[in-house]
Amino acid sequence: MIDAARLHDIAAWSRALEPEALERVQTAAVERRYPAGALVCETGHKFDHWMGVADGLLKMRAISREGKEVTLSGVHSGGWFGEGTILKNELRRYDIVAIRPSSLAMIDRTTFMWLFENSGAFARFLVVQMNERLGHFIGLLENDRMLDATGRVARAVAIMFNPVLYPDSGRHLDLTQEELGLLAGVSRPTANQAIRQLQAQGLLRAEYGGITILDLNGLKTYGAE
DNA sequence: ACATTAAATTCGA
DNA sequence: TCGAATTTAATGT
Repeated sequence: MIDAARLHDIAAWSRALEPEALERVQTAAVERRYPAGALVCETGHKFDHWMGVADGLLKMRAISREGKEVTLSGVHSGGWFGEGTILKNELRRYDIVAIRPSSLAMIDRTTFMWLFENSGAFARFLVVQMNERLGHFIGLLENDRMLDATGRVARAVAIMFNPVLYPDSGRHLDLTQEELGLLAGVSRPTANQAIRQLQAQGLLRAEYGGITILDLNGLKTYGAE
């Protein structure tokens, strides 16, 4: 159970819900903390919850057969994920790992499905979110082919501040250059150079253990045209 | 890969 | 409980 005020803070989508739907969400939702490095859910396991990051930062990662680790995507405060797995009722395809101490809200599958089928507001939210993700994945393909390392880092940062996927996120992100490199698919030194270059162009500010976004649109369109 | 710097932790008062 | 010393983590080249 999560009270109304808390839910309002951590789940922007809940603000549009009908009263009955909102009440179900409040009753069903639970919040849990994870320490840095914790494995929130593991590939191949069944984990029947839709999850939102109340606070902190997670990453999705896959591990190849040879044991090589690939970071696929980062999720930070305000982001909700896992709907794909729930809708298809399948096993998790990726690990979810806490990059730093995080607090997660969870909604069980039954409640999720009820919302999907009975709340117009919720269904609309899902369509918008999934469409946003689709655009983001298409952008990633473009990324690999057309952007240099700096462009990839810029894109990785911009994705983390997508206002649809991460509403109410501030301008600041606690993320080391090493993690950013993993996220962007470049080495740590390359990420470092990219960050300095982006900083020199006034798009963001580098800090110890984090970055602050100064020009989101500039990051999003970096390297385009 | 190495040097530098920031932060976190330990330890002694 | 404070601050200096040490260790660890992140950054810069």
